[in-house]
Amino acid sequence: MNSKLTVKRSQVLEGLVQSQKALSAYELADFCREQLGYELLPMSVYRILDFLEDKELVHRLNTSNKYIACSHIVCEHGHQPPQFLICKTCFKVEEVSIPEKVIKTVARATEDAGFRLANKQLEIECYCLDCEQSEETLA
Amino acid sequence: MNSKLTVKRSQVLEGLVQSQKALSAYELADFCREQLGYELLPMSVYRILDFLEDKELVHRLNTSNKYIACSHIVCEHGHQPPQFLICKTCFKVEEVSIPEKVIKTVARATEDAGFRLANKQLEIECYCLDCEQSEETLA
DNA sequence: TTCTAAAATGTTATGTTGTAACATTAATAT
DNA sequence: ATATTAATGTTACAACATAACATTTTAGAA
Repeated sequence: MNSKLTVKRSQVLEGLVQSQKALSAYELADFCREQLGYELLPMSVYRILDFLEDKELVHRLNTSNKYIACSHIVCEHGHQPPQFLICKTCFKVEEVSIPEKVIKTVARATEDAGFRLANKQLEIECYCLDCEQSEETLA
Repeated sequence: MNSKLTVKRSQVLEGLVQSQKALSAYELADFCREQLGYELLPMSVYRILDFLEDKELVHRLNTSNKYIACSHIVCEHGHQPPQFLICKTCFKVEEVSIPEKVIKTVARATEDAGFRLANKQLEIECYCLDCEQSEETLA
């Protein structure tokens, strides 16, 4: 009934943390095998990611179908819905907390359109500082 | 050099408009065949959707990998980046224009985190009025 | 008109992603 | 010890997406 953080599950989580970025299930399976020597089939990775997501140890990015380790695994913040800034060029992902006031504003605009916000997890396409610079040198 | 809205491309666009909702490329191929009698292979549909997207006649929803006809095909609005409210339950999609002021607020919060907003196309998970009601009757 | 180049579409094959279904092993409680 | 549930292994397959090349159509130039 109360499920546990088993060895396999720890390995998957460790892989995701080590990778330092958002990975698809297949990419994560590869990373675990190649970098950490953990043999994991994609099927298992999917199942384990579901578990880790449920425990809020990882987040799933809807826009890219990738997973990223929660940046608050260690600290003891009560868990707020995260927002993600995703670099369009290098896919670096930053988990941030956009001020509640901003979210409220979005929620209100949503209600004005006859809907109700279901999820405060926003995923926002951005350029990070590094990539913005290389963009500019191109132009 | 300047590409045209051919018969096939019109058929795909027509299918998407008629369907009244967001469809994947495969779903759209099925819809065109079953409802309109247009024979279209998925490969062609993908290519044509790329074209239509480029011309801003359809939008691609990143969160679901589906396509939806632009709601401004007919009117002559200058084209602003759209925002989408997507019902989590029935997948109804509403293309809205969230007030520029709200977007600006999000953009500013993004910059505070050291990123720059790349895309004003937001996809927001919601409940529409109908589905919200049925949710409530469940609880 | 005829020829040529580019654009559009057809066709086949294959790679990628995600899940269903069932077997096996490990853990837990009675 | 054994029945029950949880976790993982295994295989197969469905769904999604694109690569590569062939053919047809279109548009312009000679």
